[in-house]
Amino acid sequence: MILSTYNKEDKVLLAVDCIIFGFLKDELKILLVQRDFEPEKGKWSLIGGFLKKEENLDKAAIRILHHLTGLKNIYMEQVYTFSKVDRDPAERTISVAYYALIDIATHDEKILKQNPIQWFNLKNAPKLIFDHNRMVEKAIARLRRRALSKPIGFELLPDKFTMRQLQKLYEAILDSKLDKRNFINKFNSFDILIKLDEKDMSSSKKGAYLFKFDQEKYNRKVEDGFNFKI
Amino acid sequence: MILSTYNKEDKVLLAVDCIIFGFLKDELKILLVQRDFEPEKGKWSLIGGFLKKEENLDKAAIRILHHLTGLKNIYMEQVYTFSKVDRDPAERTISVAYYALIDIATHDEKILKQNPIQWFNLKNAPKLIFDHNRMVEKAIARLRRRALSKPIGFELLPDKFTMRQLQKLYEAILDSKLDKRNFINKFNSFDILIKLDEKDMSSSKKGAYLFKFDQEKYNRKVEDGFNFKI
DNA sequence: ATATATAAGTGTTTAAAATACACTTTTTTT
DNA sequence: AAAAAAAGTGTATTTTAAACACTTATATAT
Repeated sequence: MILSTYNKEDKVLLAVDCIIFGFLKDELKILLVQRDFEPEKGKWSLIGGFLKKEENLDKAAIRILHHLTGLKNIYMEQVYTFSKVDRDPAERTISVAYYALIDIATHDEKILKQNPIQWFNLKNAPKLIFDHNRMVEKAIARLRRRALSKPIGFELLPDKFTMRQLQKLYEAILDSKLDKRNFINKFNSFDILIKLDEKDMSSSKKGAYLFKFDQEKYNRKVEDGFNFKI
Repeated sequence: MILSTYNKEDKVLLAVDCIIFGFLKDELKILLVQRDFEPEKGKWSLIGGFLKKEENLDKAAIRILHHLTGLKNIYMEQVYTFSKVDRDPAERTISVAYYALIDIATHDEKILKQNPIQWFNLKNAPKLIFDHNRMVEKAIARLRRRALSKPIGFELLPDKFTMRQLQKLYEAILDSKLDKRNFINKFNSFDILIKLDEKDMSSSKKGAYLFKFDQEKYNRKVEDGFNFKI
């Protein structure tokens, strides 16, 4: 903001691309769309759209996610703005990447009605158009950091979950094995989970107790200076 | 990128605003400019400019910083993109914030010839225009996190510095007192500093040994898996 | 020349946190 | 009744972080 008028400045297209993470059967997943227009028609792409004059970027990200998946009230966070001059061969476009966290188990039907979008395991997702693979890498790095210092993992899990599911989620996010006893001990020391009487019987004969995240207790603890740190 | 043509999409002005940090006399400082055009003429502002069609954002940030300070080869990092609809009352403008780290002691003369820019102590900087204060907050948070995991602090110090200066820098960035012995012990355990025979006599009768950051050694150690962690 | 003032420099002890590690319980299936 | 499969549970060890106080060097004042 140096010039005395903005009139002669270049204007650009501003896109929002969403890296949508999900978690199912011990695997981190990503939601992709098959592009149905040129350039790069038919290739796999992040879900994206353009910022409109009357909305801010957060709103645009929410709108774009909702438009393609039907989902609302989804955790999203801005990651980075990508601006290589020729990143989109059709026209100069700057793109702001947002990541979103979705509990697939709860929302899957809704999503899969929509086409042509599809979940891929993060580890064997296809090559994406433009710089979208770089966007995904940045988003993973951000998700990883965030998961260590905020309880955002719960956004990826159903309301009720077993300790083993929670552990597998963190293993998937951090891409490393964790010790069962140490993990449970640490999480219990936070004292932000509610143990239910209910058991999940789907993964063993014995059954595993279900837990809920106690959002209010967490909020109170944070106010009192509690610092979530895996 | 959902529509079959980009033609009807809104275009916007894309600004870059720079949060320029410096360090002098045990204090973190920020470089501000007095705005010489409307709106908000005469108020203090971050140094900024608009993205041009033929450059990416990193290049724009470098150009804008260089234009107002004459400095090149400065450490910069993108922080966040601000997009509130009415953030600039003159016209819809989205702004990408970058922070920069400057060694004031070495570059000060060059900078201060330029006008009307001025260093302020971070702690008593004036109120800024638009959402620039929020930008500064975000940049400080980022600088703090970064300084804990990367040796970027050296960007703010002269080539040669004393251990006390280094400690005071970290105290300023983290906004907390550190124990002299623990700090030195930890830093020495990293083994990335070169102790010179030279002493700085400006702050005591005894004099304090000067050190240099060993960039090559640091790079080698990082390749071998070393992880800088304050 | 002696005393004083000022910052530099230096290790050890204690506390806290992270890590490593293995057996028992429950229940279904054979 | 035995086998199989996942759930559940506690302690000892190692590593890291934190707390802590005196000696050294030298310029300046007396």
